[in-house]
Amino acid sequence: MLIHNTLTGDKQPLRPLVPGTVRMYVCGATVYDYCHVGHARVFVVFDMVVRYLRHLGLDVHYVRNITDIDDKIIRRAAEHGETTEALTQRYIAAMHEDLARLGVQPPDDEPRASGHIADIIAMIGSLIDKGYAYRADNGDVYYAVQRFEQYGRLSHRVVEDLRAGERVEVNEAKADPLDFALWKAAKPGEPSWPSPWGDGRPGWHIECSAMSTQCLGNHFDIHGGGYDLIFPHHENEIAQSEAATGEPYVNVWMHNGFVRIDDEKMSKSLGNFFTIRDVLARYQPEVLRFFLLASHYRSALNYSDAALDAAREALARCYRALDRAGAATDAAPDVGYLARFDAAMQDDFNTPVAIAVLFDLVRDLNRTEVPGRVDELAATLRRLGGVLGLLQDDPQAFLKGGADAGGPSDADIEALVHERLAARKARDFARADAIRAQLTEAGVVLEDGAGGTTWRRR
RNA sequence: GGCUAGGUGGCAGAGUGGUUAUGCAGCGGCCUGCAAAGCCGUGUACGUCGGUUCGAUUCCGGCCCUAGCCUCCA
Repeated sequence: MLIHNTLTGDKQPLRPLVPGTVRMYVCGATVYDYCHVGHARVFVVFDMVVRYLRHLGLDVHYVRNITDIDDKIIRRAAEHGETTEALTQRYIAAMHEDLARLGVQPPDDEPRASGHIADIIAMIGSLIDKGYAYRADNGDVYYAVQRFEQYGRLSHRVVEDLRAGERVEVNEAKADPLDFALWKAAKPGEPSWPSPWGDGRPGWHIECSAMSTQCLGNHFDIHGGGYDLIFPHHENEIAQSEAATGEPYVNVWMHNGFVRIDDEKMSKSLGNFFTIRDVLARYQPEVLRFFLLASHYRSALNYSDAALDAAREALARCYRALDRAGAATDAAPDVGYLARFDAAMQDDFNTPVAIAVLFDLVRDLNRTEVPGRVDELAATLRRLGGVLGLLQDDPQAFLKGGADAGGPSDADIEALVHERLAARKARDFARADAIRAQLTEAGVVLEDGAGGTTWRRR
């Protein structure tokens, strides 16, 4: 199993610290709004990673945190005139709902920053004791970046270059502009916790160091997140954790590429985002999941209706093949396809190639007439799709499940199909074609097969 | 300006030093009352200029272009 490691810039074999076990931490969302498609990519990508590692027989301990203390949360709660708890509760529930629909399995642990204040305070205390952090005049506690020699290693940055950058904020309290806050002194009306340095709240970076260490230990196997977290978030996590524990922090850093719209990063600040809910109002959840896995996790991905439409068509092709094959059986899978699928996945989770294998399988299945072989290929398709969290739906349910809610009901469609059937029997093709045209107009496709007429939504 | 990715056929998206990616769309054929689906067939694709090589889309160098990070961000 080869994985691309951001730290080294190349693919390397996965060598778990404890053989047979993989400990993995992924930065989840800051919950002050609904999740957008960019968040969906992180969740789906690492869900795929966990599923595949488990498919390999590894025992995965997967931790994905929730950031529920943050400037934006505080500001948003104030705007809404509600407590930060009420706000975060609501968006956490919404996130769980969205992720369940996308087939994202829950992590083994889902720690929240607010539940780990004691761990955070302990880690900050340890950093101060070891001379890596200091309390400033304004009551904040900062990390002294120049004390950590390896700083910049993950993001390929040189401290001097960073310091020369014009965009580093000027903050009188900091000894060095690059220093970052571990603990922020309480401001009136904001949530705060007592600490040896006075009432306050944790900075964002220390939350992840404390939670990951608490859940997985000082040194673990994989840490993931979006590309934009490499600097400063993950760089800071390394500085904090390695300074505090004196041990290496993470072996493999994995970062997924962005979702873009019109070649621009999708983000809250640019305002060019679609929430998961926006998309699921128009497309089936599996279509979004397929779209996200149809390109490699590290590459950029352009979001568009055309791309989602293509994803739906591609998925429909798979389901049609399964539908034709009939009820699922527990036939033994084809070892040739399993091997090709594994070869793709073991090369840094190459899902586009793995999916291409699935399509070769689909063609093979469509061509095959020997019943035993049909069962075998259909079982293989189900099984491999399942590893990616795809193709587990009932084929008819997927094919009849349409994008638009406003179209004719199933009963209306059935009635028209029956009427057309009668017209065809009477060889009144003009009438039959008129009904078909009407349904086509409404987004319903008819297929006259040997076993009768079936329909699906497009 | 510094750093990091990347530029592949109509679109999406893999990959490779010489031989079919795959999907969607298109075209021709089989099938069909006609369609749809399926199957079969079908595309002088690899930003640009040089270099290495018997041979480069694939390796090396220059250039052009795009995106991201350098500030909160998945």
